[in-house]
Amino acid sequence: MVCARFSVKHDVMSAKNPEKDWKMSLFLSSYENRLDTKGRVSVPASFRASIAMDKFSGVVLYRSFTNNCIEGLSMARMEQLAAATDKMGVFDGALDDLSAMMFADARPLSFDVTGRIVIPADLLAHAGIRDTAVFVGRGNSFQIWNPDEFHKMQSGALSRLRKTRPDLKI
Amino acid sequence: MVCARFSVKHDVMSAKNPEKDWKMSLFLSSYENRLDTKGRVSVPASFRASIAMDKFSGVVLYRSFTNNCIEGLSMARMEQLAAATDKMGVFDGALDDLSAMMFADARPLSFDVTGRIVIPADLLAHAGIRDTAVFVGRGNSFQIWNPDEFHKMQSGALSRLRKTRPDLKI
DNA sequence: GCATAAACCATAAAATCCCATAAAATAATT
DNA sequence: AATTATTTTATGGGATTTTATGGTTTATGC
Repeated sequence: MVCARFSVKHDVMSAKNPEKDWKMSLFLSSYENRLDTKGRVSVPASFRASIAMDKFSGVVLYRSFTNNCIEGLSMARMEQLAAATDKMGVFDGALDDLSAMMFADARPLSFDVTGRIVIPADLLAHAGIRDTAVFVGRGNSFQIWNPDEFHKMQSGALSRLRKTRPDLKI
Repeated sequence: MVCARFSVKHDVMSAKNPEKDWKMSLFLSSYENRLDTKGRVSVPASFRASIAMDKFSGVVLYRSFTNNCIEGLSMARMEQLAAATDKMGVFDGALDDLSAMMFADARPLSFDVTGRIVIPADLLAHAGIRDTAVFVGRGNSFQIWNPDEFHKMQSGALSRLRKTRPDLKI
């Protein structure tokens, strides 16, 4: 009874920690965690919480197309993207290429008991990660960076923001 | 500077549970509160009341792009932002800088039982806050300042107003 | 059998909860 | 209007839990 097991798990968690149900939607903030000798690294607890109700207890990672970092999603979000690209139709060539690459490259990684994953070597290489990784919240998704690269990127973004002062219409 | 509470409170119907009888959706006034040895600081009660109906009992803080202070939002507003960036499309890079900063820098901080939060050290450093913080209402959002910096900024803003709007001179 | 990966335990640091108390604000009373 | 009582709010310290991280053992595949 696989389904029953999952729903029970969720119910227990909600009953015990009802206030944390909000986190299910957004990945926020950034966390710097260490990889151990086996390559294990803890996914930040608040990120795990945002995936807690998902039937797949883990994340989906793939190489970023735009940056030297790793992109991360929940499985639910991945399915949502698949549905979205379906709707656009296979006639949008650019989108088709992107999603094709993304799905081909995607790696589902499940958490161990303490919430750790092992990031495949080629992904680590792509992001230049050796012994420390930064998990960066991006709202509906997240990224994993080499610490130095991340700080460089962030300060660049900040100085650009200070100049242009863009405003989001909400 | 501690201001009086809202006059609407005298409403007869509101006598029992005043905060919930009308929409206190705005952050108003300023409050100076102390940080204890653990870094805990009380979020002003009237600020808490304005997000009381929110499902997430807490606030979201991030470093201001423009000032040496901390910006504060409700989680509801943060989710609105996520929805706005979502509309731009998953592969659209136009809002990259903004969302990168906002989501990566955003700290969701939940209230403890008495309405306190612990502001992360790097945010405190950015605002130059040591043992006292000023919570400044800004309508839909708020800011947290070092007391001295805040008073300097405020008098600067006042003198600028006097120049541009001479008819407002006392 | 050997290498690899998964499950299992252990622990220090950090975050959170719980209780208590002082100060302030509001309501009630004279 | 002044005084007193009651509630709300701000602050403090200790106990408890969560989390990140490391090591050890057991299962698994080739």
